[in-house]
Amino acid sequence: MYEAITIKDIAKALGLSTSTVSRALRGSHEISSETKKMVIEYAEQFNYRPNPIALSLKERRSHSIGVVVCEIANNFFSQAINGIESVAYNRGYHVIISQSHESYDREVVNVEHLASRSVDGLLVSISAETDRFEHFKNLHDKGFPIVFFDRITDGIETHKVVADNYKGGYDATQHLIDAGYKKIAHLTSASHLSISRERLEGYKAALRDNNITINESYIKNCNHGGMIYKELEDAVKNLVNLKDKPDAIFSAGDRLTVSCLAALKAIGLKIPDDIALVGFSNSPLVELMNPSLTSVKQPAFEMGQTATELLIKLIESKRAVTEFETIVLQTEVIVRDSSADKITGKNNKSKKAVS
Amino acid sequence: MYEAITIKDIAKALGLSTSTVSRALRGSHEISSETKKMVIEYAEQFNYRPNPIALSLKERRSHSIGVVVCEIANNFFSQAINGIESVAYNRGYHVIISQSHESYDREVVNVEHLASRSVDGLLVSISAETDRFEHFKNLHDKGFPIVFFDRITDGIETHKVVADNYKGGYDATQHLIDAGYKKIAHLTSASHLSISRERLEGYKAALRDNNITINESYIKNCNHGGMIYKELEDAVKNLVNLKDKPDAIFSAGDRLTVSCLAALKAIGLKIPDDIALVGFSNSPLVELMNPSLTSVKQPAFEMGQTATELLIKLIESKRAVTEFETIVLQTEVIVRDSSADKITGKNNKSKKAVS
DNA sequence: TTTTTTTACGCAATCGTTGCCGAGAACGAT
DNA sequence: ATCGTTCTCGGCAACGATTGCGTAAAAAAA
Repeated sequence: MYEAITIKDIAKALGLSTSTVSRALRGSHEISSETKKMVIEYAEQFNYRPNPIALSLKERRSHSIGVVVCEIANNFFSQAINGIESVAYNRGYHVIISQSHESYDREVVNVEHLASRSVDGLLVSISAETDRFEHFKNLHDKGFPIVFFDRITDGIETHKVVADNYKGGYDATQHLIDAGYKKIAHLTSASHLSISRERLEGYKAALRDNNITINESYIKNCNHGGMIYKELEDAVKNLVNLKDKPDAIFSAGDRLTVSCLAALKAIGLKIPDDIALVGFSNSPLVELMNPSLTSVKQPAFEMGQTATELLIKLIESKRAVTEFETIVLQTEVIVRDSSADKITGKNNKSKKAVS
Repeated sequence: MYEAITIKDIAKALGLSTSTVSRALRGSHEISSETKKMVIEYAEQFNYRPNPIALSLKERRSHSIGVVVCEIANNFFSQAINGIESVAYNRGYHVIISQSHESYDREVVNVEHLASRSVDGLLVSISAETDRFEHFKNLHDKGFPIVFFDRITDGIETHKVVADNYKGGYDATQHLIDAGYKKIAHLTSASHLSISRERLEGYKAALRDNNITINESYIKNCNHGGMIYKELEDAVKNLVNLKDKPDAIFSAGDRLTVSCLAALKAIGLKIPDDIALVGFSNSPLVELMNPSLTSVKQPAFEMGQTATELLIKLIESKRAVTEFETIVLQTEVIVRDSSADKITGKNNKSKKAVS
């Protein structure tokens, strides 16, 4: 089938040894300029490309990095991947993407598959189901480069890149309070995820700072991050059936937010008249929704870029790295109609809260 | 840094030769059961994994397939990739994704990068800018396995998987006609793309079958497939500023449809009262839009699966394949509010047109 | 002319794995 | 006792590219 030209073919055709050809191609000074010219011209004519697999074997690195996210059909992650790709390609790395679909088992399999497949490093956002980290720890302890982004764990000491989830949660909640809402529920993902914890803390802090009592029955976890619609639907129904019904929901995730809107509409509630909604989302489509959704936007592209730069720094470092950093990027609340002022019914976009 | 255990390490530790270890691990009959047992136990204890790069070099294949699409932040493609992944994974192949961002140059670079990077085959949906195909032809002529999906070209004889774009275009247009619209405009991508051509033909056929004259000024091409908002905005403005303004738009692409909705809203038109809208889209979010969008949905996941199965068949075929097939999958029109009946103002979802 | 230096290239090992060939031992058949 | 067979296993080569080392021939220095 498909056969590429090798250094051997060139050597044979030109009556040289492979080492001479190799050195000529790399422009070594110990090859005469005539020979060099001859080799280079022949190589160009036959479109010679060094076999990257042979190089990988020799250099013990594959110039590729693995990405493990829950799903690419999520604007936050596809934007982050664009950031990853932009840096990786410029630095000569390939990107291999795999999806955990929020499943612990698939995450483990993917991580082991990628590592044994000799990627030089891993970029990971932990799945919603994952609450053990041996599969990362094993690799990390052996010196395998890993950088976590978005969803991280304290259990492993390495570079991390996150959004300021605390502030995002705080700002979103404060915005709802400013718009006149007091009974604010919080719909979030698995409680052990870093993003859930931090956004929840921001939410609670904003309530406290405004002397609003925290109502634990207003806080709902969806352990599958919205991958199972029924789980989310139950949580939403549970909220709107409470005796003391909330007048607003702050949801902490792209999929969660959109599904929540769908569930509220299915129930027949008017937004924001019956219940307001603010969510984390990176989809440009929330602008076009009915109503348009107030959302906390994360710098996904930058997060991907930063994480990739850190990973490549780890990979290319000569000695083992022991000093790790955690980079925090800022979020932005974009005010739209789903959280219009409870009294005036208007949203004040000029008051766009930038955190 | 990170060092994995090799067959040599096992051989040394056990006082055997590498070939014996290799055979023991593969369960060869010519190794005594005691030796086998010893080797296998040692390998398991130290978590031996064959080095896939060495295997690739030896077997002259990488067990990975390359995917070239315009962008993954598009539901059609992320769903297709899920389909690709599901099949590839089960068959022991890795998936390497790259994005052309609708640019011809980036597509060429990606294709060459992937091919030289020794992927065993390529799954391609052509970029909107691409109107030359040498970069595929060169590879294909050398026997390199390529399968096209969604956006294909007649220029290259290989397996292809597409949606029934003609029927999708026909059904969407017929649906608008049935709902009482007569002045139907068509917003589409670059005219040389197969999907544009086929959807346009379906559109024209439906008009003809209903004795509606085709108005060429109602047909607008966006050569960048909606990647450049200005281009699309100009096309929409041009349409609504026509003397004989259209009363409906049929748009032929995910990004085009959503941007069109945004543009119409920005202009201040009411949908469907001022102008109706039907588009191709695979986003579940169009259900939640204002208004909810009638859309033609493609079997993206199945398309990815089918294309991958065909590609793996090509890759694993012993002799050169000369018989190629083109598989056509069916589309589905999902009726929502953006194309509500012109007279009654209601959408008749029960009349859900299934093509 | 002889010695030293420089130039220009080849040999062989290496990365991890497997295929092929052959060696040595044990065993039964003649 | 001799031969052929079977069972186990080791050695070598190869996949494609790079690289340290060695060396022949040419050039320069003595």
